[in-house]
Amino acid sequence: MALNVDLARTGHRVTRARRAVAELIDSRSGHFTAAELLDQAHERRLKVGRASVFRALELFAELGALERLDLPSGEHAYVACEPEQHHHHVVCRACGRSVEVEDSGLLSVVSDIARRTGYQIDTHRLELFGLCADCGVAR
Amino acid sequence: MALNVDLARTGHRVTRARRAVAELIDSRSGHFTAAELLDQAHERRLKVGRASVFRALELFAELGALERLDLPSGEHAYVACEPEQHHHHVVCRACGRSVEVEDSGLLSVVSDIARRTGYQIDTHRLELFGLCADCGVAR
DNA sequence: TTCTCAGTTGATACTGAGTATCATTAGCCC
DNA sequence: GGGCTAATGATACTCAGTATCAACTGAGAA
Repeated sequence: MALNVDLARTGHRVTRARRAVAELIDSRSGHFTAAELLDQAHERRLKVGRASVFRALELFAELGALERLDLPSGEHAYVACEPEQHHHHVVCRACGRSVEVEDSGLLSVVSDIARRTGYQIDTHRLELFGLCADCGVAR
Repeated sequence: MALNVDLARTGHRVTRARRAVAELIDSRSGHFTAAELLDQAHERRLKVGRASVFRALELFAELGALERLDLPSGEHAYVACEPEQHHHHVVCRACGRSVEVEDSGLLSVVSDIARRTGYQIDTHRLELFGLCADCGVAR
């Protein structure tokens, strides 16, 4: 599977269900919801139980190969990503494609906020939505 | 109602249900979920229908007096806030209290990301989680 | 004050996401 | 191949949020 996840190394079994979910994810370019994945699995007549799809998504997210997004609509979605470092996603609201960006100047913004508010900040989440270069031109 | 929302001015009726929801929100200091509000309404024996609570939350969010948060757990929550300007929330994961922060250096980070990725970014959401000064000390 | 009517309510039923259960299956290591 | 145990998947369930719609009520007009 191209999805960047090494199950064996992390002590998880490589099963049919997990392989199927990873393949479905690989075949997509943008973000996707669990429902979309389930539909797609059904179309392709893959034998994967509903619960197993949710379990695989949860596992992949835990291993950092997938990140969970909250779309502005309130829906939960996922994007495949590199597990190594902390980063954020820029999501195209037209085609759904997303790009990873590293933290760039954000860390100093966060520590500035920590200093000003007295909070000890341990998690942050930045999500950016807009139009990618292609969709922006096409309008 | 102390909640910063002027229904009359925006052409909405001031109804019993909306007043009740606003009062429930005023009585809380931190963020809250719709479910918590519903429970609280029930405890206080307020006559507010389930649907009306959701509708009031939606309306207040639309008017900017409330902001919707996505907690790291995946739950949807709300915080009361000042409707005037764009801002972000720093949420304490122990007591739930939240503080608003203005955009500070974030705008330049966002435009930097836009330049580097070629995306035309029109929405962003920054959520910060950690421990507030009190809860940080108490540990 | 009363009238009027559109905006709003709330009871109910529904949808759809995600989870718990548990007997069965199948990876993985020996 | 055998055995242990993680994982599966069918099913049923919970719970958030929404659609429906008859009944109600807030607010301006008379």
